[in-house]
Amino acid sequence: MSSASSDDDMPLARSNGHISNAKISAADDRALDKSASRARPAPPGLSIRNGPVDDDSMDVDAATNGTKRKSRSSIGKAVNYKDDSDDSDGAPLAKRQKANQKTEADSDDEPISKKKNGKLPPSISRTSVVDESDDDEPLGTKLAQRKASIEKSAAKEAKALQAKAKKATPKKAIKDEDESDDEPLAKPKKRLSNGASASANKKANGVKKEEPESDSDAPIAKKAKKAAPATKAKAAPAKKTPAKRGSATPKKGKSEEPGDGEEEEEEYRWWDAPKKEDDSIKWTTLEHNGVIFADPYKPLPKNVKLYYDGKPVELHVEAEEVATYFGAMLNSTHNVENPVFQKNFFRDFKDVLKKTGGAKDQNGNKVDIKEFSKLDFKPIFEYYDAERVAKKNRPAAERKAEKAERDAREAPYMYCRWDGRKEKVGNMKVEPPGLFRGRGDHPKTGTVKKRVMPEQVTINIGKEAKVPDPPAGHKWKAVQHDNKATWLAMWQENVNGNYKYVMLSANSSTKQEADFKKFEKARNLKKHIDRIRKDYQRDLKSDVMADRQRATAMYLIDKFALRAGNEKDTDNEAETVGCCSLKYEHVTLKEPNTVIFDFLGKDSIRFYNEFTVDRQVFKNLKMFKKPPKEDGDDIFDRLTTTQLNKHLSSYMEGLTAKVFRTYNASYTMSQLLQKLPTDKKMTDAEKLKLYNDCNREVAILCNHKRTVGAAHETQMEKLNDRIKGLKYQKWRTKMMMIDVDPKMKKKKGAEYFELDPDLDETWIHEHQAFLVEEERKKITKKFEKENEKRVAEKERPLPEKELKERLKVANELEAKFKKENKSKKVEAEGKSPTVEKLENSVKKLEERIQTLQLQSADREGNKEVALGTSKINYIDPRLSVVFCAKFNIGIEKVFSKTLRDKFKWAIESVGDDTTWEF
DNA sequence: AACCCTACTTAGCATTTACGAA
DNA sequence: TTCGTAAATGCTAAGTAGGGTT
Repeated sequence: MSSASSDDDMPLARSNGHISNAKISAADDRALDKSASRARPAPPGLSIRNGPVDDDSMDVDAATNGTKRKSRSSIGKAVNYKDDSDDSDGAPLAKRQKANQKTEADSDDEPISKKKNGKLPPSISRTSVVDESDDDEPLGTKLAQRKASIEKSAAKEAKALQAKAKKATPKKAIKDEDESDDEPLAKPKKRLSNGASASANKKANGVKKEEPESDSDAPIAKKAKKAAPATKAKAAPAKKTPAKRGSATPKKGKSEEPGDGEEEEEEYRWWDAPKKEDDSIKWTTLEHNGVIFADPYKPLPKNVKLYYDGKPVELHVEAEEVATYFGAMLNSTHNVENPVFQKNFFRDFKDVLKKTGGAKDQNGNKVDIKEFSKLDFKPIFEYYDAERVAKKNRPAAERKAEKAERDAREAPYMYCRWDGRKEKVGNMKVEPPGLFRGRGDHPKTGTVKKRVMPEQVTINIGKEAKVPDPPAGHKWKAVQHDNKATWLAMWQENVNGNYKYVMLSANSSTKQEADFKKFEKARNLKKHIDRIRKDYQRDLKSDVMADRQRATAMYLIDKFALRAGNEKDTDNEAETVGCCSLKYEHVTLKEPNTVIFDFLGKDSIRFYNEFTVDRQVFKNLKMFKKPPKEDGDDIFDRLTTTQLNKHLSSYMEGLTAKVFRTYNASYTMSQLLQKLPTDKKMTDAEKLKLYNDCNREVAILCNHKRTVGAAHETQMEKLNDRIKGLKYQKWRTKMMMIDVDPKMKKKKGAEYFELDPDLDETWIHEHQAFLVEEERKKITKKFEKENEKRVAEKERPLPEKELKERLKVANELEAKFKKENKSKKVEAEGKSPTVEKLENSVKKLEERIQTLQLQSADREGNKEVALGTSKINYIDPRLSVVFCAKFNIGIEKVFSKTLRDKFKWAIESVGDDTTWEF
């Protein structure tokens, strides 16, 4: 082994600290084995738990890496300005970080660390995670267990697919035939296996489109055809409900377009259209009206001022505007109390001040603003806040009128004409100026995001189209006619120099089509996955370090759905990582084969997981961490995402790391859905729960989190109290039966009348008091309201006596409860109560209880898992359509309006066909 | 290979709207 | 009907990924 030092190596992947040897000798491998002979490895793939972390690993580095430009400074420093006091006291903050923060970030809309959720400084996370881990464990473990079986089926399936492919080579015919019937010009270019044709149309825009070649199921319209067979298939275009589906071709003139009549638009069903010759060309004609700019700044009224050192100051309007950016967001303590945010803001604020002649006091004397802490934005905040409240409380009619006016103003920008079709624009508004809110500990958070001027905006539009007029007195930066691009307008933002694009919305044909292709590509991976897996298993032992690293990375991406992990500019962005950019301190190894990942991923969301892995993977990671590597060094020092993706694309055209996430998410979902009990007779709520459970597993796989709101705990309690209340009511109702017919006790058995174990006497007393109180409140409120009305109508208000009289009802209720408690009997309520009626109410109550309990469980499970992201981006929507068909539940229960639009292609192409498979 | 440029998807939180219980 | 909450939508930041250039 010997030559362990790095200098004798070949060119480095990244020159950042320590590098591993290019080659691995057999002795190197053996050495790793020896050191870890004890203990039998657990079977791979089991997630052990989602547990705590201790600080150690994370803040060490500091000293070590001055090496390159990778200032890792922030790692040790952490964001928690607000919390650093606790840091030192080490007090048992114990228990839920969320809660803590809540209290700490007092009243603010979002706790500081929330967002950093994972990202908390280690000192806090240690305490905080403790109890969470318990929660998460079962889910994680379950998921991991299923994973093994899921993978097995994947391999089986892949083999089957390949076998099938061998037998029947030309497969995609179905569609082509069908289509050329319908569509004279359909001349779909056939293409052979991978790669071959790629280069041809590739260069165009660098967009190299993958073109899913899912043979057997390429034509999305296939099923539809089947349903409405042969001939012309001009059946009614499917209406909103997925129930009936049929036509493959849209009916002329019969527009789905609701409303404004003026223009009947025919829906474009791209999935029925012939395949494009060259899909790097996105359009041939494109018309639009440009973008909407932010409203100009409206100066504050004279009496609202920024204060400095206790005194109001005069500002140039430009400086005032910047001050309002800060003032308006005072409620977001999370930002406003962040020292980096303050620092960046203050720097920029001082710049405008300097540029605009500084601040003056009431007498026109210069005020030198040099300390942030002396600035007081409260008056500004209060002004905006009041305005906001006022706006909300305006009469409905007024609000409506305003909305109508706004809509009318925006209407021209809402849609564009894309190849002659009307398509919705996604974000036609240029982002307004403000303060940049970077996530995690972004070094530039708080920086002023400047107003975008037309001079910065480039317009992309068809050659023949009329170029939209820029606002009066302004010009566009440029106008171009690039039909390989899908954007209508673009500008560069000043904070990070990022490009911002105006594009079509998710329900437009281009986006839908792109979405479809994404999922087809992922489905296509099914055919290659077993070979890929076999190969990387083999390469885990390669003696070429680069290959071994690549294989290991592939393993992680495949099994744990890690993101690719492109390199980032560490000086100017928050420090987050993905697979290829994992660092020494993000991976902790526990013999014999447990790996603990702890790092901040996209959006600074924490990824914390303990996994058991193949022994070889464990050994490799150990090797990649071998001294002299230390904190701050890359684990995969001979691997970049580019290399990885290049390798992947050798298996399948267009295959990249991110496809694995789509594939694994959709595949997992499909497996889970298939396992669902088919037993019918479920209520919609129960079906939905099943669906959401599957969805949740996928979300967990993808580590999609959300912050549990300050309110969660309270809401949960409330909900549970409501459930208990209903249970109590149920019990009372049952007792009434005995009152009506004493024989019931015998008939139903004593058990029937037992009190739910959830309820105890103390609680009941409390609850009764609560009910009485509620009743009082209700009565009082009603009384007051009536009086108000009388006053308004110039009548004499009702006397207090009347209120007292009315409150007697509540008193009676109280007395009744007392009596019940004493006698252990409940008098039947209502007029002419019968056992039957009572039984009915019991049934009703039981139903309500069940619904609420489901809801409660669902919500608790979802507490910090965000289902939406995977539903929107990762789970093939056709799976959901099939689920709904199979379980006979409306698609609208699962997809919101926007999602139904976005996934229109899926809904219409699958219809009620339950045989579609991912 | 490293860098920059470009363009597109994915992501969580904020704000608005819809909806269900009272 | 009204109110308060949950769901839907809006917003924009933060990723991935590919190409070109040096």
